[in-house]
Amino acid sequence: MPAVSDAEDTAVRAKQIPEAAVARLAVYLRILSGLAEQGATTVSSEELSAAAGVNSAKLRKDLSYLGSYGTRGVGYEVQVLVSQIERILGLTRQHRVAVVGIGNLGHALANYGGFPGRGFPVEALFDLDPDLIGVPVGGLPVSHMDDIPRVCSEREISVGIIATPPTAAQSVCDRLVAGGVQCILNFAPVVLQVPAHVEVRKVDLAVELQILSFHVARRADSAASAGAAGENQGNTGLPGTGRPADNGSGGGRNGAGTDGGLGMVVR
Amino acid sequence: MPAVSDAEDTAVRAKQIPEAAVARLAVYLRILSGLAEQGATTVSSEELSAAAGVNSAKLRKDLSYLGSYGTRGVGYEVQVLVSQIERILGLTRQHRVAVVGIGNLGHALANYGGFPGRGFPVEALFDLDPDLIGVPVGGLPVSHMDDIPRVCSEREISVGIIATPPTAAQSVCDRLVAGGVQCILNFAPVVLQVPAHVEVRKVDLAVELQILSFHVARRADSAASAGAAGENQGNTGLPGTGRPADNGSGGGRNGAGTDGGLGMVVR
DNA sequence: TGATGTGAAGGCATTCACAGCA
DNA sequence: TGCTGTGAATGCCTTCACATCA
Repeated sequence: MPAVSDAEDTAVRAKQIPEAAVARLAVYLRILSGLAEQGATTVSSEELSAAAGVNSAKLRKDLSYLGSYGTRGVGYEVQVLVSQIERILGLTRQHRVAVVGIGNLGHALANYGGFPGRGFPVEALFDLDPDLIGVPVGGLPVSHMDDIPRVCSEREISVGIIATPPTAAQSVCDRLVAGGVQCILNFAPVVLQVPAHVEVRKVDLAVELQILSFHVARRADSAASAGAAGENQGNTGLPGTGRPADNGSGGGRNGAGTDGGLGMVVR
Repeated sequence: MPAVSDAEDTAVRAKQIPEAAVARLAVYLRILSGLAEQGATTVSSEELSAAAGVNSAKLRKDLSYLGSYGTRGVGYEVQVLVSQIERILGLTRQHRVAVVGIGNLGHALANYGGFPGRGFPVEALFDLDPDLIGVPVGGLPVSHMDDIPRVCSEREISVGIIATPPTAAQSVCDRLVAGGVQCILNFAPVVLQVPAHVEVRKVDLAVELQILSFHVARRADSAASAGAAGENQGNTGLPGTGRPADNGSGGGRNGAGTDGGLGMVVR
């Protein structure tokens, strides 16, 4: 059997990597970059996993999806891991980013100007506000939302970040898609409708807070019922549950509905 | 057997709700609030699930963790569901919030002034910058970070949001914990060390973008190997994978390492 | 010897399919 | 009849434990 091509190899591996592992690989990558800057050349699974807040078995399994790049008895070469993770995550190409909705959040994103590990240069900004059009933010002038399709297409934008109020989100999304954008990061609390070839991820602060609230409430409740009336019926209190456990951050597509969210333009 | 108390009941149920379901409940809650505002009194699992972007079986299972509050052949009463979800998520109490790091992101959070569904009033702001101390942001004056423990304790803050640069995050976290904060929402790309009774969730934009990048790369790669050289060896290309599928947003604790992240103070 | 890499086992979460009830 | 509620089945992810190899 002939050796598979590089593209095929990457594709085959990538297919099999669990979604959850992908998220962690991105985390490992940041840590590894840090280690590299500090001059480290090798790491053990133990060290790396500790820094990432996972156990070492999980880390090794995650890395094994990349291939076998470690040395038994020694550890991993930092540079090798960095390259391999970047390859799998597709960070070898540039992903030009557009930010839509230049409120406070949009400002933060625009000023950021390229995300860690690079590969995500911000190359277009959009808003509705006439006072904002043309004004440079983070060195880049703001364009009007009506121009999203044209500008995105011209500048070959592949990632769109929606930081608008929820009511505007779907229409912004449609225009981004029309402009050829392939990925959308959505801060508006709305479920976006997109064609099959477009990938969406959502960040919802209200949901995050509510999840935290749940855990606190649960703890308070079980403490209450454990410590309260003597009628312990065996399945409640539980001794100190110990660590909060490695919570997979919730996610998936999200809620249409009431206004509100971080996307609003605050001025 | 005697009827269990309300607190016990909530505690017992809460224990059993899968983490993933909790995240979705928060989403349903937002949609339901929207429906309520529009005057709807009942919903079917079909409608609600469509709005939330999940299938109806999952929705029904999620709601069943609350108890049986639907009417067969009819659907759910919107108000009832709202109350029940709020109860389970612990949204009946107020969770006072402190925001640390008043950069762009911090501004956005501060101006938000209370998150959807309420229950999360922002009651303290902190930064290091002398020019910012005392300046009101969103109607609330900024305090110095050194005062975090005292102020948080005085104002009975239970939720801390870290929007600082990564280097400051752990020390901020320690002070929040000292101030009695129980939950932390961390925007800095660092793994925080906290005592067992403190709950942490992390939001990492760089990771989100990299996950998107992965999916695009994967698609491009498999397209390449499917359409390219004739040597199709049977397990690569795959016909159009169809929908991006309901991606559980990645998460868990995260990466220490290089500087960078959204937390920086941009001025 | 010491750390990686990985089958196998176990635990959650999702999906299915239908019983149960208004 | 129609929609909820839920056991059972399936599939995914994590954890364990040890074979493997520098």
